Formats: sequence, C-alpha cells, structure tokens
Amino acid sequence: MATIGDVAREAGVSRSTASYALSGKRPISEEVRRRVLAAAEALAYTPNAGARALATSQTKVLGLLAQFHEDEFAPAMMQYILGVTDTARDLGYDTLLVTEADGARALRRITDSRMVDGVVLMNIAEADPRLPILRAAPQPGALVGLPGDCSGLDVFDLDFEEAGRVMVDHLHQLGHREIVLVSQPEHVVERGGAYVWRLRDAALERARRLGVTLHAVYGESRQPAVGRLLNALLDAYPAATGLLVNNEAAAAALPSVTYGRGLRVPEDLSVIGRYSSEFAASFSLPYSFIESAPDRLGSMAVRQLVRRVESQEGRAEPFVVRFISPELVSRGSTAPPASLAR
Amino acid sequence: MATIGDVAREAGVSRSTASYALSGKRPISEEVRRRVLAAAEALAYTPNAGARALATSQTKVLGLLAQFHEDEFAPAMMQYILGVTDTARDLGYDTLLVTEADGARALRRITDSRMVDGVVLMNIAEADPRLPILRAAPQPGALVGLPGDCSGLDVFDLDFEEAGRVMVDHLHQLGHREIVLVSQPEHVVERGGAYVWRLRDAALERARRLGVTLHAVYGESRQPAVGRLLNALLDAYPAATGLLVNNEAAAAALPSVTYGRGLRVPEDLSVIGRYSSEFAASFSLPYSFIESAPDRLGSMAVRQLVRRVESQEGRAEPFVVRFISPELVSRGSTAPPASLAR
DNA sequence: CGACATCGTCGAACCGGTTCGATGAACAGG
DNA sequence: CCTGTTCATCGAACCGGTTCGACGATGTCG
Repeated sequence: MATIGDVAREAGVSRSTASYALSGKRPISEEVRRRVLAAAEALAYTPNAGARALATSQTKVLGLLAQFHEDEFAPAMMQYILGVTDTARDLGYDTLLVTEADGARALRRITDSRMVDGVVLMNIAEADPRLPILRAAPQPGALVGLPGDCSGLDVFDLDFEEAGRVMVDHLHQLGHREIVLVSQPEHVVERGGAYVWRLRDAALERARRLGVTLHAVYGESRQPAVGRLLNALLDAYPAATGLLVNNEAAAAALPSVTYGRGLRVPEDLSVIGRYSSEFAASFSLPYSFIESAPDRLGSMAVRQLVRRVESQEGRAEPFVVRFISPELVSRGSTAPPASLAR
Repeated sequence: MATIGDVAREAGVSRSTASYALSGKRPISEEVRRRVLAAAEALAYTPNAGARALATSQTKVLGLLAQFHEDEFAPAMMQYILGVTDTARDLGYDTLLVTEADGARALRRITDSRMVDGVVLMNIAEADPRLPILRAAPQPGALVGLPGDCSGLDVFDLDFEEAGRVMVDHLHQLGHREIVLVSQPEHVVERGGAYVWRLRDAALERARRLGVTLHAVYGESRQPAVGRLLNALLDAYPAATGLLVNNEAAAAALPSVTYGRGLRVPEDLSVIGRYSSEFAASFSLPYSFIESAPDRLGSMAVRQLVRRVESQEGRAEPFVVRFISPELVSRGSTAPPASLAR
C-alpha cells in the first residue's frame, strides 16, 4: 500500500510538500501540485486512517450507542440508525455501531481510546448510567431521547407530552368519553424509559381536565402476550370507544385482534398510534398515528454533534434541548363513537 | 488524557518497559509490573486506538456493509446486524456500520484507509460490484449471501434451493396440488437478489417432478401494494390451496388479507413463510415458516472472518461456502386441503 | 576469581501522517 | 548593488503506541 512517502518520491518532492499539495493548506506551485496529484493517482494513494488520527486527533468516525433489550421492539430501531448513519456520511463521517449490553463500559472504551470524534446515544433512560461518562469524555455527545438531567448535553426527542395531549384532544373532540391507553411494558418504564410516562401523564392530566375517563395500562412487547393483553383490555373496558397505542408491538398486533373480535375501525373503535411512517408502511398499519420521526431525530442529533466536533465556536455554544412537535397523520381510523352516530 | 509515557514516568520506568509490563510480551519483574499497573490504574490510562493501529497494523474494528434499498424491507435487516455486532464484540472487535448507497466506493474507502481489519458484506447481488474490490483489498472479507462467483471469499447463506424444495414437499405430502409462491418484488431480482430465484427455481423444479401446479409470482414490498397483490392472487388462483411466501412484507400483510376475505388458515389455505423467528415474533405471524436464521449467519460470518484476521494459518485456509439447511418451524398453518378433509 | 549465561530494563527506531520554522531563490525598491 | 519581501519547498519534530537490539547487573561454573 502506498504511503505519502511513496507519493513524494514519485513526484520528486519532500513528504511535507506532498502533504501540503494534497491538503492545500499552504500555497504550492501549479507544476508541483500537478505532479503530486498525478503520483497519488498513479499509486492509488489513500491516507492511513490511524496515522491521520494520530497526527490530527480526528478520526472522522462517530459512535452510535444503541441498546437492544429483550423486551423492546428491535424493528423500530432501524430507522433511527439509518437517520444517523446516512447523515453522518453526508457530513463526512463513518459510524461505529455499538450494541453492547453494558453501554457505560462501551462508551468509556470508545471515548477513552479516541476511536470516535463524538457520540450519539439512543434509548436514553431517565437516569442513564452512560451520561456521567459522556459528560466527562473529551468528545461531545448528543442524545436521542430525554433524560432526567440534560445539563451539558444536546438532546433531541419527540415532544411526548404534547403527543399525549394531542391524542386525547383529538378523541375528545370527536365525542369520546372513555379511552384506553396502551403503553410500553412495565419493564421499559422500570429501566427508565421516561418517554412512556411523559406521554401517559400528560394524557391523564389532559383527560382529567376534559372530563374524559382514561385507562392507562402497561403493554407487552411480544406475541402472543401482547395480543392476549389487547383482548383482555377490550373485555375489561367494554364501554371504551377509543384506543391510544404508545407501543409498536401492540400496534402491529392490533389488526388481527380487532378482526378476531369482529370490531370495525373506526366505527366500533377509534385508534391512534405513535410510531414512524416507515413503520406504518412496513407493518401495513391502517391507523392514524403520531409521527415519531426517528430519521429526523437521528439526523438532527448528528448535525448538532458535528457542529460541535468541527468548530470551537460550536463547541462553546450553549447546549440545546430540542423537541419535535408531534404531527398527527390521519389514516381515517378515528370517528365519533357509535353512541353519537346518527 | 494519559499516554503510556505518563504511565512510565509515574512508575519510574521507560516507555518500553511500561509497554511490556502491560502487554506481557516480555518478562518483567513482579515489582515493576505492579508499579506500572498501579500507575496505569491511577491515571486511568487507555491506549490511543489510532497510535496502536499505526504501530500494529490492527484496528480491532470490522466493517459491516449493508445496503438499504427503497424496495426492501428494512426491519428484517436488524437481526443480521445484531448477529454481526454481538459476535464481533465477543471476539474483541467493534463494528463500523456502512449503509452508503454506493457500496463499492464505501468498501474501497474503509479498506484502503485501513480503518478495518476485515469486512462483512450483506445484501449480496449475483454480480456484486463490491466483490472485485473486496478481492483486491488487503483485508479478508466474508459474505452473508451467495453471489454468482464465490472464488476467493468466505460465503454464508441459507440454502434457499433446499428451502424451496422443503416447502413444496411439505404441501405436496399433505395433498396440495395447486400452490402459489410469492417472491420478492421484481426489482430485487433485477438488482441481482439471487436468493429469490434460487428458491423459486428449485421449488418449480420440484413441483414439476411431483406433478404439482406452482404459480410463481413477484411480490411487492410495501403497503398497500402488497395487500392488493395478495388479494389479486387469491382471486386469480381460486383453486390454489397453498401459499408460499418468500417475502417478509407479504407475510406481514397476509393476516389482514385473510381476515378480510374470511379465509381460515389452515382450513381454507395452507401457508408457509420464510423469515426469522424474531421476525415472526415481532410481527405476530401465525404461520409455519422456514427459519432464515439471520443472527446465526451473521455470527458465522464474523467468526470465520476473525479467524482469518487473527492467524496466518487462518489466512491461508481454503475458502468456505457454507449453507445453513432450512428448518421448517411448525406453527400449525398447514393442513390437508379442504377437498381431502373428511 | 574471571568468563559466560540469564534476566530485566532501556534507548532508539518505526508505523504514516501533519505542521512549524527555516532556507533559498526570485524579485522589487532605494 | 544591497537590502527586504514574498513565495515555494524542505527538514525535523511530533502524535502515541510497539518492538528490536543492546546493555548492565546478577548468578553460575570452571
């Protein structure tokens, strides 16, 4: 493999001149520049990433820490990851994907060893053990997900509280007065998945103010448990006319449950989900839903991260906490309850 | 950040001695070793990855090239990726995930710059433009998926031909004589997705020999197109009693289609899919299926790759092409056709 | 008691880039 | 003609590890 020394020899100049000719960081005569570029081309020269990283303290690699828990729904993750890798590449960075169970140790490893210029953290928990490590790390970081303490970090997330209110408002306006909200499994909450109760508590609060009865329950993340749970819920609350689903697995399982019970959507039951449009398309979900915009969130996190990485102004800027406001995408799965129908 | 020079000074020894004490590559007195380890601990020393890569020509990073095409089903990809990253980490490697559209250029970039010690390629096409680059690269590579020309490469894939035969045999034994096979969209085949016609052609051949009528058609990868297609198929072949689905999106969409038509599985229609058990669980699919074992394939590819990376014997070993034999996981979605029922 | 292994440690070189200060040539101005 | 710039290029140092050969202090043996 050709080194810059080989290129310099081929072009008949010194190594430093070759370097400057290639980087353009100092004026070089047209003649020499041409010779160097020709030599680099002829030898198929590509700089050695390790050597460059050592010299410049820049790796042009970003870390992406994603955690896959047994009770989470892996397919929904893909869109976040693609948002990050695609945007990173557009900005000239490669992505180191770390899925290690011990996220804190993994984060320490890749930051301390200087493998990455910055890190994006996903699956943020309320009290995430990775955050103290990230704050102490020499590289900047960005979060997709809102932790309890955002200090010293850039944070991007869907506005789950507003999402909860939008869902309740929408059904209330149509005339619904008894609604069920299916959240993620209790495990997700115990692990610190704050977004679950952020949406739920906001929804409960809004329902209370509007005089709507809202039954908020934990869901399951797998079949057949999630199907059984949905059936049990519909049995337990026969008067409920609306169903809010903040749980991808439950949303994916719902069509077969309603078919099985002979329920028509929206005539017998109005449904609103919360997931990405990609997810909706993949799983053929026929429900109106709050767009969770995973690709946009991943992309935003990377852009902000790269700004901090690349400029000292960026590094000094105040930290941002940015919420995407929930957009309700209509698929016609809501209607006034049967009791109000003419 | 502490360097090995800092550790050496703190321990009162030379840099080389500190290095040997940490690596154990030369005998070091117990006393000195203790001092060095204590110093490293005290200073929270972590070797700089770039410097180490430069010195040893080893990065301890593997590249993972995955392509996401518009008309493919992204959620099914996740399991392959996890199989690779988890196994890589077990063996001491991190994973650089590259999803660039121009896979050939991306491959050249990460191999030429020596960012990775080896590469795993996914979504292999019959005549994959990345293969010549991989063969010329200084690092070894492993494929998940079977290309037209396997020379000089380690290849891992499901035995799709056998899968096609198993599916047909199974339905034939139950008494089915007219079957529909839904494959991936035509685009996937045009792009070189050889696994599609490997399964299809083997199934057609076996059906011919058994005197079974097999209608092989291209599918779609999205809703609502895939749902419409399934309905159209069931209209077009009313006498068909069996359905083979080599298409994740079609399998995911099938439950609502059968419910919608009032078809019972397996009484009115026997169904066999081809996907992973993870996928089946995520999407609540109630069908018997050929296990595509993405995590096992990813894991096998990484293990073989690491063997080649880490030993000169491994590097010299003959190249392997290894097929996972298709396992039919029963979910009770097949039965004798209604015409034979007592 | 001197020659010779053995053991533990050190210094220097190297991996392949980048970057700073110095140097020499060409040229303008006094 | 001499001085002072400007411009292009070079040499050397540096980033932070690893590794080879050498060297001094022991201990062993004749």
